[in-house]
Amino acid sequence: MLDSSFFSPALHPIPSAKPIEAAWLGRCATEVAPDLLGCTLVRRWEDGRCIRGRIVEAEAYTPGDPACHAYRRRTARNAVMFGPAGFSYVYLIYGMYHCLNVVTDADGAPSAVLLRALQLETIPPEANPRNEKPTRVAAGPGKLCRALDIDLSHTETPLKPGQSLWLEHRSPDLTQAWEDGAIAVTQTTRIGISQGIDHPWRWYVTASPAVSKR
DNA sequence: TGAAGGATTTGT
DNA sequence: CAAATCCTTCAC
Repeated sequence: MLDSSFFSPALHPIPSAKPIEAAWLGRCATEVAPDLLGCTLVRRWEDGRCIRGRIVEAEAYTPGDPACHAYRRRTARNAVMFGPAGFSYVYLIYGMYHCLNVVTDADGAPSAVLLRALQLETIPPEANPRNEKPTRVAAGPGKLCRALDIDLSHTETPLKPGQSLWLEHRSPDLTQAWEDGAIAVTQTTRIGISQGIDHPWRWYVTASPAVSKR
C-alpha cells in the first residue's frame, strides 16, 4: 500500500532504505534520472543530524550533450564528471545559487543527473527565510541546495552512508507503486539551457507539489 | 589579464 | 523582464 504522504503538502518522516551503490549509478544518465524519482537524498551534518528529501524532479546531462558542463573539455570544475559514478558534482550558478548533481555512467564518460526538486521530511528554520510553503522549500536546484546547506565544499563527495550526502532506494511501498504504474511521471525538455534544448531529458513526478516548474 | 556569460530565483 | 552576484571559461 502506497504511503499517501508521498503527495501530501505536509511534512512526513521518510523511512531509511537501502543505500544506492555506485554501480547502480554507473549507467547512462538518461536511465538513472527517471530511476532516481522516488528515491531519497540524505544530507548529514558533522554533528550527525540528518535530513531526508524525496527526489521528485531530475535532469540528465550526457557525453556529447552541448548543455553538459563537460561538453567542451575537462577542466578543474567539471573533472569529477569524467570519473566514475557515485560522486557529487556541485557548482555555483549566477553567483548566488548552488546546484547538486549525481555523477553517472562509466569512468571516462562525463555525465551527471541534476537534482532539481525534493519533498523534504523536515525543514531547518534557517533554510526557509521567506517562510514559504513546506513543499516549495526545495522546489528548484538552487533552493534544494540552500535548504540542505550544500555548497562548493560538497563537490566530489563520495555518495555513501556516513558522508555528508548519499542516496537511498525507493521504500518497498514506493517500489510497488512504481511497478503498479500508480505514480505518473512526466518527461519533458530541460530548463534554463540554451543548447541541446530539444532533448526530453527532464523527468518529474507529475502530481508532486514540490516540482520546480511545469 | 579582462570580459562575457551562466543547468537560478525573485520581485517589478 | 531585469537584478543580484561571482566563478569559470575563453579570448587577447
